Amino acid sequence: MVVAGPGSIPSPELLEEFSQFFRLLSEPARLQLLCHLRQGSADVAYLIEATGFSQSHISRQLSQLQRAGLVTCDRDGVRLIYRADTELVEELCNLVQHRMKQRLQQQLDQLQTA
Amino acid sequence: MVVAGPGSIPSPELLEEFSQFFRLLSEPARLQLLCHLRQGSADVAYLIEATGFSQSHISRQLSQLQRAGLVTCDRDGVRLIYRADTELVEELCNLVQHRMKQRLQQQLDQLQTA
DNA sequence: GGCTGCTATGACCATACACGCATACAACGA
DNA sequence: TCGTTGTATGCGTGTATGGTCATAGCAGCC
Repeated sequence: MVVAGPGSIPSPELLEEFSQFFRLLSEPARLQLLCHLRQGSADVAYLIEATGFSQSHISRQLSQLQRAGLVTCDRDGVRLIYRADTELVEELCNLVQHRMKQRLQQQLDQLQTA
Repeated sequence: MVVAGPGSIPSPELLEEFSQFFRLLSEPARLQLLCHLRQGSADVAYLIEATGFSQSHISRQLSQLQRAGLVTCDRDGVRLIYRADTELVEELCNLVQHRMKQRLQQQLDQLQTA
């Protein structure tokens, strides 16, 4: 039973793509890396230092972010300097944060009037 | 080594909240439910029929979405009629979709010029 | 070529969670 | 109150993946 008409559901493939993208952002470690890179380029040594994660872990997470195009890197000799393409992430987080605030405010109001 | 200044990294708690939210959208099943509900209210029977998932699974997913405020429900006798608060999800998906298009277009251009 | 420092990857473990089955629980009607 | 119908939940299983360690690959320097 649906009140409004059927309309169109995205194809399973598209749903899968969307969910894969959001899955990238569903891990605090990756969000943290993106946050660090938001402040400017950084090499892996810095990210290890800043996050406390192991080198292999960071390497894997960065490669995932890179495949999705959220991060790019340039070589500097043997080093890799990573840079985040954070415009999108920024906007997404702003939307979510705005929503979180709204919900907290609502809950607050409910408590006030109760 | 960071090129730009340090700035501020969100607290672990905030990172956790963000990632939890994105995790909700990182599952095709939940996105699918949201898509169906986007077209209007629906009861569980319809969602079972439309998605092919088991009743217990749908119940669980809906309760997760409900905790996050992405979905609400009203009783109609024993039935529960679910409704999605999809404005946010809509915007998020639009951003991601826009980005996907951009990237595909870039890849296409690279192939053209090669 | 051999050495050194940085990054990627294979093997592995622990954990989280999607998903179904069975069942308990809640709401309505006779 | 009892049966019926619809929803939530405990339990089990399989799979995906976060995270580490060890190691392989690779770019530069002697």
